[in-house]
Amino acid sequence: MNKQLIVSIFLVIGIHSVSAQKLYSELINGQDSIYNEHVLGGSPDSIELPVYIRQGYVMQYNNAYRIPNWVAYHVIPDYLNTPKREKKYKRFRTDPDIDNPVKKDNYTGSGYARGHMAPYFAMGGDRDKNGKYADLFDDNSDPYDDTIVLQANYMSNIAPQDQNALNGAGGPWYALETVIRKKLIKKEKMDLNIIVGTIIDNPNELKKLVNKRGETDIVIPERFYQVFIYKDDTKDYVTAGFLFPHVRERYQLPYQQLIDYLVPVDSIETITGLNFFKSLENEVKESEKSTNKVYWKELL
DNA sequence: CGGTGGCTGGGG
DNA sequence: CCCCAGCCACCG
Repeated sequence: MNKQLIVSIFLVIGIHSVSAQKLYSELINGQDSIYNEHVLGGSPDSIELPVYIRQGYVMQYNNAYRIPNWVAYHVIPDYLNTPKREKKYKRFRTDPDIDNPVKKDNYTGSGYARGHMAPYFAMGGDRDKNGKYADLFDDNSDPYDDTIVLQANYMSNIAPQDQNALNGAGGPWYALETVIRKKLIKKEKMDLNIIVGTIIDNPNELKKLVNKRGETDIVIPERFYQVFIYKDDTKDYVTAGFLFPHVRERYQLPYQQLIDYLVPVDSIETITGLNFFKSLENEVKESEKSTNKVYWKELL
């Protein structure tokens, strides 16, 4: 028996027989506090579905579509202290916790970009509060914080996105992430909880990624969304939602301004069947999960 | 893993 | 005005 075979058997028995997905009721040893940090107000799913718990984000993954359904993450100014996206921090990685995991080269030549759901820029910080950070060039670098950054680049945290008309420079997804990073977090020093997700409008007519070897079973979302919740200066919760069509050319975009993609969280709940921040409903400003357009116009 | 290149809004 | 940052792609 060669070494590789032995390793393979070990992987099958040792890892893949135990799912890394967990129900909330199964969480132990501080995993529940990580969960509650990211999934503020409780799971948006109406029934308890298994999720992947990562220090930097919590993900509900769709094994059939091979993309996340939703990814929740909490972000504060310190979390923007992410290493530059170069060398080992640049590489997309196969998620070791997922059966039949998506690999980096599944996307190669498809015409679609590997789009982060939980963004790379929000996966930094001194999470274990030991004074050290993830840093390739620092001998004092922290393995715990390092792992969080590397998990941002797991291919499970990725969905096909058009670079020109969505997540690249000039696209509305990129524009929103830039506002989050530069304005909301860095300048306004907000404490934000965000849930991003994929929308499949026609399950009977799935659009699948085609790479140079042919069609894959990775589903291309027809729309994407992001919903936000944070406390304003009167300590009321404020929410907002953004809904993006997944078009291939910039001229196909319905709006030019980011503010025009702003929608009430309720409308995204209707589309997705999810219920965001449900235990905080009574504390949300104006006692409804409705976007305050005036408020957000000043922020964007 | 290193290197190159495209894109574009914002900043010096 | 150019250059850079932060999204990425692709190649050897």
